[in-house]
Amino acid sequence: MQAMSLTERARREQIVSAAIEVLARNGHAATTFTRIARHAGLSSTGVISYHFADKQDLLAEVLTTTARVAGGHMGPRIEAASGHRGRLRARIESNVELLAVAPSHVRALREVLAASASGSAPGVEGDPAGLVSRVSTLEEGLRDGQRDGAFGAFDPAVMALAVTGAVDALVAVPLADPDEVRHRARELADVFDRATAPVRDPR
Amino acid sequence: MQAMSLTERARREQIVSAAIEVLARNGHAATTFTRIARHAGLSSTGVISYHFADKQDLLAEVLTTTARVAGGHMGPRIEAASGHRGRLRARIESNVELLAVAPSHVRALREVLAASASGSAPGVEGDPAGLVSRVSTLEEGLRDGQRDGAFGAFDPAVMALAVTGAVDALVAVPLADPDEVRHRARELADVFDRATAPVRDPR
Amino acid sequence: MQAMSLTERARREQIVSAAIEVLARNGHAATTFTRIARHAGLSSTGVISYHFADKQDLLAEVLTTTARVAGGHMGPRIEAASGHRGRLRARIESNVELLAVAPSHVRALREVLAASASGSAPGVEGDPAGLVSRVSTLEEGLRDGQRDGAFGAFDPAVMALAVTGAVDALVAVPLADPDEVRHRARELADVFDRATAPVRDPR
Amino acid sequence: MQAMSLTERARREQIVSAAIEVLARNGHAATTFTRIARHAGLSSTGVISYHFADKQDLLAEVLTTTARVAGGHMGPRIEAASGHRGRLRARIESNVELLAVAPSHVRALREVLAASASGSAPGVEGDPAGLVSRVSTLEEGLRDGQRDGAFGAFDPAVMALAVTGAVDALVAVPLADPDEVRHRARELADVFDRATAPVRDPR
DNA sequence: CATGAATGAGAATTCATTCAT
DNA sequence: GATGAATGAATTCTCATTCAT
Repeated sequence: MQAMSLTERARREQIVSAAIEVLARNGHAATTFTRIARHAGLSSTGVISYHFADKQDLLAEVLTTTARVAGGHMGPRIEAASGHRGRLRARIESNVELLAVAPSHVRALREVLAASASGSAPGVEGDPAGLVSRVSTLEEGLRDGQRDGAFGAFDPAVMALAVTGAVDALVAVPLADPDEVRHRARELADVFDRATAPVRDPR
Repeated sequence: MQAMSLTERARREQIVSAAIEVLARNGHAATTFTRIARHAGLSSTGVISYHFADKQDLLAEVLTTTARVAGGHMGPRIEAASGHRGRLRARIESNVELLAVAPSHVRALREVLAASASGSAPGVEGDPAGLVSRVSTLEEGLRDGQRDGAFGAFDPAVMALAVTGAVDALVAVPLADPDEVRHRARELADVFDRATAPVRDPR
Repeated sequence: MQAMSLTERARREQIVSAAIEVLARNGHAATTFTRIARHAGLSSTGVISYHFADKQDLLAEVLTTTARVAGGHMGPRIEAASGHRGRLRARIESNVELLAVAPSHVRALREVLAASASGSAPGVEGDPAGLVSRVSTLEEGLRDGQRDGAFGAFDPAVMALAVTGAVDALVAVPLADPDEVRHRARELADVFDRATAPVRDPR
Repeated sequence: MQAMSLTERARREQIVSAAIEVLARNGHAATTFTRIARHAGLSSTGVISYHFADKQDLLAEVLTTTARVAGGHMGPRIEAASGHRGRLRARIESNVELLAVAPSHVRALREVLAASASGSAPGVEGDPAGLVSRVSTLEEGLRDGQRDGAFGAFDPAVMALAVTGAVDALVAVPLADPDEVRHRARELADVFDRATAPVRDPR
């Protein structure tokens, strides 16, 4: 594999950045090369095609980038948490709070994944950022917690989907006020804290 | 206003039916008149334009139809349930179980609403089926339940979004086995039953 | 040739009437069967096609009708006038005044003739109403007047075109006030009265 | 705003040129992208859409171009003339003579303006070439001339419409022979010279 | 006689992609 | 390396006309 030149890398980042912006504002279906180029201040769509093999290729990099940003925020928060319950709470809270930190990234990510799932976009092959599989990662974590007695009895597959879906739903609503975002993050974490609690009546 | 002839109504239903099928299989962005016509066994897209003023018009009828089907399944189930908790459970279970009863309708509905929300598709004006507002309906129900002491303390707006998002996430995964669908429906209802439970009586 | 039934004739008139209205309001290019049908309160365009062989056929009848109306107004006025100059004045004045009497007919006529001349509409074959030839009729009248010494020296072909064009230009401007219409009619007649006057300095 | 490249400008001119040709020959309603492309020797209508935002955009440039050509011919002629009467004559003659100089431009201009006026075509917004307003310009000139005693008494609004309409009518008739065109130009100027003459001195 | 339903050609426009320079 | 110019397939929609009933 050939290393990428500096200018090459800069251009790609510029384009990816514009694509994220457009995805967040206009949605996947309205994210065209023309609009991305205009947003990036480029004069033609040819530039994009020159730097990316495909639209799919561009979207894949959008996915990688947004995932990296998300990971940079969520990862440390999760690792700093202690215990299975703490980690679940940290995951949910930090995910929702992303909406205040990097709203465009969150919405762009949502758009790409949603389109990819719907099949309308050929989507992104091979789950390049490991993000499509965030459900299964979560599921595994829940299963581990159950084994250790930190969680009660429930179907981890269902719970993982529920958590993911609930986060996505909250994140889909644009919110300006960071305080409100933090409040919702905590609330949602509470919801699943109760839902995953071990049996409460040990009598 | 003129009543609709029998053949007219039949053709419209045939087209809406095909549109639902295509939406479910290929997603909103890939749902073109050409594909719908081919699926319905029509020779040209002109037939569709003859019966529907607009693509939006067609999608609106898709929404009405899928909403009617969903309502026909969920409505009686919810009404038959007793108590706030029972009704919440009934709503969640019957919604998820729709996946076994009318999978295409559920996915088509999801696609249209998602596209409409993303703003990419002008979608459907005015929430014709009252479905876009299912979140607020749910929120109201939760608030009522809290007032009556059936539910614990939580932000009803957040909970409504969580429930809706979780259901959508489960429904997005295609499932063949009806037993598995029923299992998941019950599981998800359990999740939110625990999450909304009134404060545990520490007796 | 087969005589036309009463209802047949009534239907045709109804359709022609609607066509005139639409032509006057929306212009030739926007005059479609659909719009005509809607305006006439008909449920389908098929009715129009049933009664008229062609769009051309319909427009030809529009031409005949509007020409009949115009003739009914202008004919008597011209015949009542005396002398070549009087007849020219009567022709111009009565033509412009039509705008106050039957504005839709005048504008419809203009639209059809303009489109027909432009070649965009296959137009009307054979000058069915003798109206396309109004220029040559006028030209002949001018030539006669010159022979009798009523008019001065000018190229009658040019003058005929000038009169026709000038009238059309005045008639193209919608005017509500009948007094203003009458004023303009007289003014325009004056214009061509002076322009066609015999040499004025007989010294 | 970005300057236009050489090839860009050339292509646009080629397309505008073809559009003018088609407008002149087939009229506004029959002026489609397909026909223009075929006439310009282009393989697809996409080229046109690439260079012009809109059909309206293309027609606006047609207007600008034809207006420039017309202005280039008429402007110097009018400025070179002396006195109000001289200028009116120069305006009429040079306008009619355009038919010999640039027949396609004249007819194309007529078509676009006619369609725009009829309202059928959205036509061109804002009178970009100042041409729609040629009537009011003329009217003003006439009014000035009356004030200076160069013209007799008449309604300048009516006269301006008459002149414009008469010129248009002459110009609508295709004429091959340049001598005949010149003759008609002079004749029409004579017509309005007499029509606008100050009251005859009855000495 | 009449009509509602269909047809199919053709319209403008958009889009991702390619390619000569 | 990079870009502006083109391409051509695809999309929604409109229209005059036809035809079975």
